[in-house]
Amino acid sequence: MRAEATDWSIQEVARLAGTTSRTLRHYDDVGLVPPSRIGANGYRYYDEAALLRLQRVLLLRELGLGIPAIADVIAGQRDDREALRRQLAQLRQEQERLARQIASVERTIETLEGGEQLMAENMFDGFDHTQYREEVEREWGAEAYATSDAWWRGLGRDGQAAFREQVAALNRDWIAAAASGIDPDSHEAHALAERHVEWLGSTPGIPRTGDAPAKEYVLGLAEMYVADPRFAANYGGATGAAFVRDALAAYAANRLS
Amino acid sequence: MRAEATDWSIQEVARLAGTTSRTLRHYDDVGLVPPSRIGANGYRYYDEAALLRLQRVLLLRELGLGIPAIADVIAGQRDDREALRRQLAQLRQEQERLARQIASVERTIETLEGGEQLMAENMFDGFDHTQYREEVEREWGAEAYATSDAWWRGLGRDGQAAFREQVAALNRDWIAAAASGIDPDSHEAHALAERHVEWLGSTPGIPRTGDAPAKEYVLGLAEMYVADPRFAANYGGATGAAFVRDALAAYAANRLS
DNA sequence: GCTTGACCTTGACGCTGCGTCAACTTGTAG
DNA sequence: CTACAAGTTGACGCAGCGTCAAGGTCAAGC
Repeated sequence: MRAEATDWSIQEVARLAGTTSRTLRHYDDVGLVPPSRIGANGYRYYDEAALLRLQRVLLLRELGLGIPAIADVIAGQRDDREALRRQLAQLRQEQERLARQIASVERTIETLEGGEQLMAENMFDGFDHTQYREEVEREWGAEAYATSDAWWRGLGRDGQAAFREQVAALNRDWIAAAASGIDPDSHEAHALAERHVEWLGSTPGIPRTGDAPAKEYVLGLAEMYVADPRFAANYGGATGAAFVRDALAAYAANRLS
Repeated sequence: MRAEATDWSIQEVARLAGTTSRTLRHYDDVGLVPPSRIGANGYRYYDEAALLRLQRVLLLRELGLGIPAIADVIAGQRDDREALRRQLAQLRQEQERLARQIASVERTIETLEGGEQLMAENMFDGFDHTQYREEVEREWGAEAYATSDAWWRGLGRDGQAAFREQVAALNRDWIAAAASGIDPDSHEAHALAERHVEWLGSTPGIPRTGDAPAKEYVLGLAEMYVADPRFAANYGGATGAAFVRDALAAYAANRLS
């Protein structure tokens, strides 16, 4: 462990954080926690900002969120302190859930010792730990939100099908535009980006500046499209995704704040 | 929800326990939580004893144990109350870990607000939640124990290779015996079962009666050999595993307590 | 300089515990 | 009978890494 370190090697971070270098490389590969620099030797080094981001990722991971959802959540949380305060609240809820679970086990023990009958209704209190994942996803992130919440159900079958078709059409148009060789700064690309941002803005729960999706949110999401092959697949692969990212970046620079 | 129910359908249990019928069917398939009865309609029904077992399984699952390890742990814990007390202790440790994690996040927030430098060494306190899995596995279960603990490391490379060869030879002999069509109650099967039980007894940490492995532990393990295809594969498949189970059961009936 | 062991990289296969889906049966109410 | 809810079995597929192979870098010791 280096005294006065301003950054840390992958193994140092893995040890500090109770995780593995494999996990960290994976998180880099998918763009979730990039190292702050790559040394001349090709090694990854992580600075404080990277550690802070990792802390937040590990917390959300522990809540059961998948990687795309975490990316979405983090893209939507612009202020570190505010984000951590929100996560603190969730940890406190988790603490309560655990306390309830402990109480359940205590009751089971007492019931067994008294030779009484178990009460099925309350022997699993505190056992459901998926609620926080769903809650976090619901609160942040257009894409997760669109598929998991009352708003989605409220669309009804026809509305859902229309939404899906809107997304599919947008994706097809992005793929075609990327294949046509136009510039990400062109008028056509601009129009597609506008459609994309409008689509994002049509779902509740995403960060906004005024009526429009927040610039940083859009930019962060665009980066994820490239870094995670699952997103990139929507746009025909890495090249297409890079085109979408560049077009969105150009659009955001001019039209979002 | 049926009043005065003495058993519950799969969906009722899934809802009570905050899990899914898929999970419950899976646990049945691998022999971890069998239903207490199958109705004339082919439906699974679970009584109190099954719910109690499920409670314990879900707790261990939440600690991060895999299914084979959980089976091993549960096979080794003969007294429900004692087992739950042990699990209560682990939940309390988890509670402490969570409190430490919360303190870490609080420190991070304070540090960011004070504009100070983050201390890498303690910003991840409480983040490592694998320790309980390893501890539980270490404490119970011959098979997990044999591969993950100081005892295993203490064998040295040669000792480990010999142990592995002993297991492989035993498995080969079981497969051959099953294929030869001998009776699980025969003298030959008896000798193999004796070798198997001696092998189990040669590893530390398994439940014992006197010097010998405890009967219930052996019987429980034998059932798992059949129920989980991963175990069964050691014995040439389901038929071979059933033979091993029957031979162990016959041996245990006569020679273990 | 060479050796050795720790640490790092990329690439890639594989695993576990279900999620999801299809096809079908059972139960119940209208 | 119909429709819907609840259940079955069978089977494919997935996410997030774990593991391994092959190779390079670093640093200490001889």
